[in-house]
Amino acid sequence: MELSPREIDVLTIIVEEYIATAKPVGSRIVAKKSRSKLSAASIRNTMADLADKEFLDQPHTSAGRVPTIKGLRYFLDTIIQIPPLSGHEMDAISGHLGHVGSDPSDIFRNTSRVLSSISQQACLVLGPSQGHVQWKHIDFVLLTPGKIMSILVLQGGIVQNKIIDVDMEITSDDLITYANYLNSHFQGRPLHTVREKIRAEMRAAKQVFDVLYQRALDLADKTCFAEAQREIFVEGASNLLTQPDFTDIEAMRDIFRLLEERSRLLELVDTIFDEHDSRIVIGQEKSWDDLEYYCLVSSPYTISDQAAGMISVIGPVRMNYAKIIPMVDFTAQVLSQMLQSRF
Amino acid sequence: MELSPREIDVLTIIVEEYIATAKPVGSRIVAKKSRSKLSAASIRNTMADLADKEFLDQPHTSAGRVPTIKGLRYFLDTIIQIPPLSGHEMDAISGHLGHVGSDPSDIFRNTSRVLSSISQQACLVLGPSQGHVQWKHIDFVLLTPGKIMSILVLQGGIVQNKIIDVDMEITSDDLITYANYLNSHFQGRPLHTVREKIRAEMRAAKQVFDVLYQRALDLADKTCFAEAQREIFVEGASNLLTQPDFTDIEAMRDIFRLLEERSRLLELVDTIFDEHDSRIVIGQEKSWDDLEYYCLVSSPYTISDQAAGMISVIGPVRMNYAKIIPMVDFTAQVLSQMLQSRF
DNA sequence: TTTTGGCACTCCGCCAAAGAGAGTGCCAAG
DNA sequence: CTTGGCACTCTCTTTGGCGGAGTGCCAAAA
Repeated sequence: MELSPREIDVLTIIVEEYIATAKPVGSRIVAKKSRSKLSAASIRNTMADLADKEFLDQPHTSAGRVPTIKGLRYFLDTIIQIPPLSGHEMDAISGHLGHVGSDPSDIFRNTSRVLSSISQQACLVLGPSQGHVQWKHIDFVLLTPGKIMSILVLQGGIVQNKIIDVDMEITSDDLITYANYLNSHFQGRPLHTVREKIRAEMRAAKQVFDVLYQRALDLADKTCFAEAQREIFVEGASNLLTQPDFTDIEAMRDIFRLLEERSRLLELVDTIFDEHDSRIVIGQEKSWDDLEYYCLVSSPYTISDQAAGMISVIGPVRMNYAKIIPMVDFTAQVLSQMLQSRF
Repeated sequence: MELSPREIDVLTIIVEEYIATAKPVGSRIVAKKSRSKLSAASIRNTMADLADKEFLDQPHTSAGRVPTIKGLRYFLDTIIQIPPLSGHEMDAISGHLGHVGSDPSDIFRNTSRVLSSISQQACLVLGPSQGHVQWKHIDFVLLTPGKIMSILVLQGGIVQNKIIDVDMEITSDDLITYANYLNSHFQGRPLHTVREKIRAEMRAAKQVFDVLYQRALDLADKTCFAEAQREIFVEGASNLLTQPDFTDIEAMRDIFRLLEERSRLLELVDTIFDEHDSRIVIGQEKSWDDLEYYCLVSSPYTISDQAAGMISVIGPVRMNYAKIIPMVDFTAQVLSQMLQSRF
């Protein structure tokens, strides 16, 4: 739908004012803020038009106007202008991101923490999908008879471990043989090709009745396909309690519950990650009841130029997009650079 | 300080009533609940006495009485009677604790989740101190030249990994040699004796100028003493938002911030863990400002009959102790049993 | 000496009424 | 098309009044 320049002007002011104050915006204020020297009465006409088109809403007769989700969406999609971050802000982000040990989990957790603190919202970081990261080393440890711990180290120091129950007798020496075999075959290959290869070789191994290979492949298979527990780092949830407009305790509780429930969170974030151009998602649009009045601003980060994961800021729909969007983007950028040097 | 039987009776009723309703308790109600057939007027006298002794407080003239921290403490220390859990409740706990994979982190996280959900409060579980757990296996992986990942597997499947920077050239084969040496020496020994031995041998190795051993020991040392990041699992924070008496948003924010700040949390929990008989700690008593109106109910769990870690319920001072205390105790007990079979 | 009923007093919470303030919609004049 | 004016609506805050809950104290009863 097309809007006239004047309508755009009015909508912009209302959105910005609403974001700043959380209160309905009246025609007087718009008239004052606008550089077009129109009177409040004229503005009222335009506002009425916008209300007809469902870009604005009125909490009640004789209150000011509030942008609807539709209005907000239009603002975000076609009128918002995102100013660059100040050098100071950029320094703050890259400075804090740098000072951290080299354990991958620490890096992601720290990123989440920094972004949440600088945006004053909650932040969540989706750990890297491991498909295209190189296999470095696998190792098996016999914990007790029948219980094996597998440890898979990927490039950059990502570690995955899993406890596997087996019903046959396997000795420590067997395990070393298996590990050697697997490492010599798979070292340096991206994990997704390793997966394919494992499946292919398992079929082949069945035919040649080679027990050793079969078992080794079986263990590797169980280890490699355990990606289900892809990590997700949530930080800064307490910032949400700072919002002045949290009148609705129910909504608040819903969102805290959501942030605790990793599995559902993963599901949501995955949805967003797959749809490439949905950088900003409003709860209502997706009919996610538990974050009806909340919004996610996301940006993917890369490992070796491939989108590997995502960082998101989560906060009330009424958030300062002009600040937050570039913050998220820049943080993703810095993170990608940091990861570049490690993978 | 000694209280007369009547005072104890009155205090008990006021505490229980206050816990149940969160409202100041008046003399009429106490008179009605008490089985001693005293009139409200007599109760008032006793209440005035208790107020003089600072066991009770009055929000304002002509309101009922509310127990002070001192009163609550007296109640908890000397008059509370803890009923056993019902079989139903016990089944609920042990049932949910059982259904979980065998990864140690999963077990602790799940424990935290179950207890938080059943107590309807936040719960935190301090991971096991690893000193007396057996060394199973160490392994080193060369990530990039100069960057080594060490992986230490302890009994029961506890894994610790750490990235170590070294400034000399080390090959993969060297690392295997180191690992073999270390494993043959330390396998099966409790970690704290390993630590002592490492330090002792490092001194010895210096004297004999044995470079291989020195390096191996150095790596082992860096790995073993990285216990700083002892884990802590927080779950169910959102339950705190359910409390009817959360009027003070500031306090709420404080506590959520605390729950996010692992390092400070660890510090607190450690303090409690060390003082053995402080099962119930009230924020105010320790002058922990950020949980002034909150309370921790804790119980240690054991691995091989040694106190290894602790589980705590955290909630408002006004919590149902008669239910929560046995829940925490029982959960700790079940957890200890579960761990017994794995260590 | 302890217990009790009675009574005056205090303070809170709730409700209704009143008034101020903000903002709209519409109309007629510019 | 724009503007000032005006009546109207709705919310929010203040105010005063009133009932209820509870206390503290006292004098009489046990």
